[in-house]
Amino acid sequence: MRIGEKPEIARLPLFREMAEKQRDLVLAGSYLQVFPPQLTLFEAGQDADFLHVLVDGLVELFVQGAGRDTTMRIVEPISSYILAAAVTDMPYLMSARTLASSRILLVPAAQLREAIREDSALMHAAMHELALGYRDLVRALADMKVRQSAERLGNCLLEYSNRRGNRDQFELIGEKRLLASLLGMTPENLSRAFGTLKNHGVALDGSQVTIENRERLRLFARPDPVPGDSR
Amino acid sequence: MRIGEKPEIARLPLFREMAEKQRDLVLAGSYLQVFPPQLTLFEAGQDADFLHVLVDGLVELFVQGAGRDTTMRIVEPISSYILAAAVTDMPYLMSARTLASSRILLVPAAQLREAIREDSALMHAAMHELALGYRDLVRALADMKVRQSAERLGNCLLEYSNRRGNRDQFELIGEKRLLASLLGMTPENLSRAFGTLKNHGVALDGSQVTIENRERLRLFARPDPVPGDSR
DNA sequence: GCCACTCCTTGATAAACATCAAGTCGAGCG
DNA sequence: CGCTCGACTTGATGTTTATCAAGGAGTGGC
Repeated sequence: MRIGEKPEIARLPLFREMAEKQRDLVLAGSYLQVFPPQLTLFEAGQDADFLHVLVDGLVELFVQGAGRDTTMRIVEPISSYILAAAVTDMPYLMSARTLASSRILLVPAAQLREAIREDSALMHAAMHELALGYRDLVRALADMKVRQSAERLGNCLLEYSNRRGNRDQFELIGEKRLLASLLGMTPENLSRAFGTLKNHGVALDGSQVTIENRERLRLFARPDPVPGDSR
Repeated sequence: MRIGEKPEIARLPLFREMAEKQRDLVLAGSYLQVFPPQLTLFEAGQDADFLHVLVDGLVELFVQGAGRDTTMRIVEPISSYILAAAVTDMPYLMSARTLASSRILLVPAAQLREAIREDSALMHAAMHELALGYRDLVRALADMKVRQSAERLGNCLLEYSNRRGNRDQFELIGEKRLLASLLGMTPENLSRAFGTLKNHGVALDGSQVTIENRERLRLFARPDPVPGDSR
């Protein structure tokens, strides 16, 4: 891999605390590759040969079940994904595809597992990352079970805003149908959900979202009382 | 804690591989307590002071969001729960209540975290446990998003059967409304879902489920192609 | 044995959501 | 500039699910 990428990758929560020697060893065995948009990186059921680190671009994790696809996560740089499959040496549960031209670091899973055994700080970071991911999923599943679509969208927008320092205006990432799939609804219903949120303090112009009245939105969306991890 | 419990607890995946001395230390600092049925053990938002290990009885993990409750997991003995909150030192995301009179081992979370730092095998086990839990949740979330209620029930029954050595007949644990909440539907719709499954190889008598035609059920429920972890 | 209670089931109705079918808008291209 | 194309929106309709209401079946208490 190019030396220029190393500082950013070394700063990732997953790799930050580990011994530098171990990190260099792991990264030396990894490949930094560029993939075109709309390329399937791997499919559910395949052996998890690599941990992925998205350095640049955009990646979608999805599962194809019961006829249709549903997106499970939108990965933005810089972050790793499919850690759970990599550390357990089990097949991928999700498939992945690039949404934009992407630079991805491929860390051989076997080598990662060995480094985890050797380096206690790395193992601790992996454990922590998995625990945070677990909590995200608990939240997402509960959301899916108890809230209806417009509420889910409202919470999602509040969370997006939160991630960007509570800005009141921001751009949606990717196409709207992607967001619809992430939220477990059809693109048609996403449109309608934005329609209902108009009456609750949210304005939409293209992919530009403006939270005009945060209190009103919170009242409608009833966000989780336990705050998120906001990584 | 009573010495009689130790062998079973020591055999748990989470504690199995760690150094015996460390394990004794951790267990010595833990409390084994008996709780009556229908008692709230903790609520979402509280600090995660303890890792719980259900030794005997039945526990429900649930979240109360947007007016109604939804059960996230039914814990059967012997297994630990809320590991993610305990290792990250973050507030509980879920609440817990006993469904039956239960014996529960309360492991102080601070002590657990210290043991994890000291004992690499324990840390590895915790990481593994979290990764498996993560994968379970990925599956559950995808299930919730792409399948409709009768299909979800079908898959759930196939999984229950799977956990009991692919027996064709088994008892449902707990009340049906609990299962309904776990599957994200109302008790009324669970009844109707069992009704539809009658035409797809499933018979129900009280809480006794019989899979009369597994192939037919699989055809209807379209189970996940990637098999579960079947712990 | 009878009553009260809870759980479960069944049916009728309403709400939420998906699907189908146009139609609008804007980007890219000849 | 006009064309095509795809993404998005909007409306009409159908399916799925929740809600409301009532009735049955089993259990425990008296």
